[in-house]
Amino acid sequence: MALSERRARILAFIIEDYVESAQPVGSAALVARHDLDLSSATVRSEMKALEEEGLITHPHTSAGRVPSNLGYRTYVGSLMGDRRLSSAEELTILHQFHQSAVDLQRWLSLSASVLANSLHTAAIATPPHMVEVRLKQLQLVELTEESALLVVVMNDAAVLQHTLQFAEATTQDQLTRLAGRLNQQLEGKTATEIEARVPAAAVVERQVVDQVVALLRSEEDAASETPVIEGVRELLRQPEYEGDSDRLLDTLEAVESSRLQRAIPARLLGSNDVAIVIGDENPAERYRDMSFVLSRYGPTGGAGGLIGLLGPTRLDYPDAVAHVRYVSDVLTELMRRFYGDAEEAGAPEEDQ
Amino acid sequence: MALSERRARILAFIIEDYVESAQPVGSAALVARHDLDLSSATVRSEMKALEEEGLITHPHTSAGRVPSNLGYRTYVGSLMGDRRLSSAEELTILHQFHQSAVDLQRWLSLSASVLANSLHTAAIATPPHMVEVRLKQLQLVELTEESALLVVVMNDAAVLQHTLQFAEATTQDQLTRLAGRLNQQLEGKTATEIEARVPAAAVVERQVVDQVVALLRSEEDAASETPVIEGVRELLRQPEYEGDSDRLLDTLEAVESSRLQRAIPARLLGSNDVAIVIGDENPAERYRDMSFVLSRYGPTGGAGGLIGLLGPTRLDYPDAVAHVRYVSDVLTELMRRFYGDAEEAGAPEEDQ
DNA sequence: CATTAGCACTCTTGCCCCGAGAGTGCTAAC
DNA sequence: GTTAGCACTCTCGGGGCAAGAGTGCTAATG
Repeated sequence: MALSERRARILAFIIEDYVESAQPVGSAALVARHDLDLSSATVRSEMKALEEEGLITHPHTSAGRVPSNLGYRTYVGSLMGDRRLSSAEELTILHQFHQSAVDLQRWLSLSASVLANSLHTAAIATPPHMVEVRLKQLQLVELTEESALLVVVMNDAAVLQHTLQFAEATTQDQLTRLAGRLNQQLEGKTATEIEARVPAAAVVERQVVDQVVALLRSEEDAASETPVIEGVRELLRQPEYEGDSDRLLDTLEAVESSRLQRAIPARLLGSNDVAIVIGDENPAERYRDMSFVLSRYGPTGGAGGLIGLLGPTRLDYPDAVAHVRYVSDVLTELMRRFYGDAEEAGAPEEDQ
Repeated sequence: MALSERRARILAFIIEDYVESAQPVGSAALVARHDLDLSSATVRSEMKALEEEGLITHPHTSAGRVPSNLGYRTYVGSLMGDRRLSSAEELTILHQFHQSAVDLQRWLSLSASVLANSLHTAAIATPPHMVEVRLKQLQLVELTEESALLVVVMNDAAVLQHTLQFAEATTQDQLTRLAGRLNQQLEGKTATEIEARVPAAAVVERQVVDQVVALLRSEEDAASETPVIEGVRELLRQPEYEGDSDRLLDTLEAVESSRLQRAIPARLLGSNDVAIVIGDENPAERYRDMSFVLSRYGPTGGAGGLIGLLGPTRLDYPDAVAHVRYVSDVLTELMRRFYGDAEEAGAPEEDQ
């Protein structure tokens, strides 16, 4: 199974050429492009061997070779070099972050944009997420006599809001006092802890508390977070979708639906390493011909989320990995700097 | 210019058939489908006349007829019947609203979804917007020793947030007192009124006030509001985009970019009537082959936004108008009911 | 005189066919 | 083991062709 030095080199060349051109690569073209000291015939026999090992395939008899998923996997696992961003590239990226406002939501979009534009494919960023969400502060603002806006700030700095309807008329004054009392009683508590409390007698109070619990729960539920997705158009411009509007729409649907998150392997949630999921390694059928290059971001132990690329399997993996790693590091550093480290809360602003 | 009864009927038939089939309609097919007491030859001569008036065209010599923009305009202006939703249709829609939470943002997505799914095209909804935005309440929550989250509630019930960095360490206690003092001084004021105040001596206070002003201004600026867009996939599935991935991507880009709003005629902002913009009636070149069916929603004089459909010019206009009108009415009614009438604030929750 | 049947004409569409080109796989020679 | 040579296969694009759809004109009709 271990590939000979030469065979491995040829596999790498095939993948790199194919990634660049999106065209099946033939033996003669390969020799010419890389000034190999081999004849095309030799390369052909090596290709045949590679094909027997399942690393590349043939679209049809007289076409060049195309990497298989296994081929990409081998390349990613041991063949590809460790591309690092040049300091110029790093600076260009960093510069954009420094120009942006101190706002995590903005950073997430920016991260996704940077990745999408660099790799010409789609990028995703999920908002940071804590395992244990606690109430930090709540606020009640009168809207009409019988309705009020409940604003809840959580310890991951998310701000959620909800409109409440009351059966009886209430004043801002009453609301302010109620909010003050509840803040004292509930601050720092989780949804479960709040629920364990003796239920309040007053109807209005119970309504508010129930809603606070519901909001905390929805924040705990990672699936409820809508990820930022950028570069869908870049993705669809890739030649794999040329003229095939069905596949295109399917992909679009997959990307639009947040079910996408479920396709992301759970093991990722631990470390900040870059993970690569190629084609059918993904459990979901829908993503059979797509690849993910993902990394967790956020201080270890603190609030964190996922960021990364999604594209056709024909991806420039070294470049993708380098970019995802760098952006993830930048994001982690920014969070640490501006929102405190693991112990002291974790993650900030978030919509919805 | 006034069309004869018969000629008008033929135009309407052509449009209706074309809307349904997306295929140029020929004279024989028209006669057959509508059991006309005319021969195809007669219809042909009528078609010729319609073509001379610029109401329909020919893709090529031996193809059927296709409505021109002018044709659609005439149809919409005087030919099409006044379709009303059946009570069953109304109930189906209403039901969905009643099942949703009392949350305007949710209502907007729901409205757009309902429209998109009913008409099989994309739908847009912009958040409600007041001309004069006033501060209702602000809140400061400590994040780290030197940063805090500013949460601002406005009189249109929008909640905006921003992270602040302080040069010196501050405690939650200090922040709470500052928030209390500022609430007293600034409540009910507009950005301009707040700016007219003597600037505060304390650095932290000035930072907070400046940010409050910035947030009020951004809320006043209608262009900054990101609209909800649903059904892009429905739109792209329309036969006009079949195989033409360039046009598809262009349209997608147009829809994605919020510049779309600028293409919406300003005259709409006054009344709650349904407006129809067909193809090149739209100033922006980009939308030359798209139509908009839009309506303002929200209590007259109060906060309001736009809701409606965007699709190919080949739209079922009667159906579109009926749906947009109904959904807009429902939305207006809900806002009136749950967020008070014009005098008493207007519009609620909003992200970002 | 509006309507209609009939017919020639036009243009698209799908299909087949063919030749060029690219690439393989085998074999025999080095 | 490597390579040159060559036959073979398959795709791709263009030309040609027949079918089909639809028009536009003309002449006949009530």
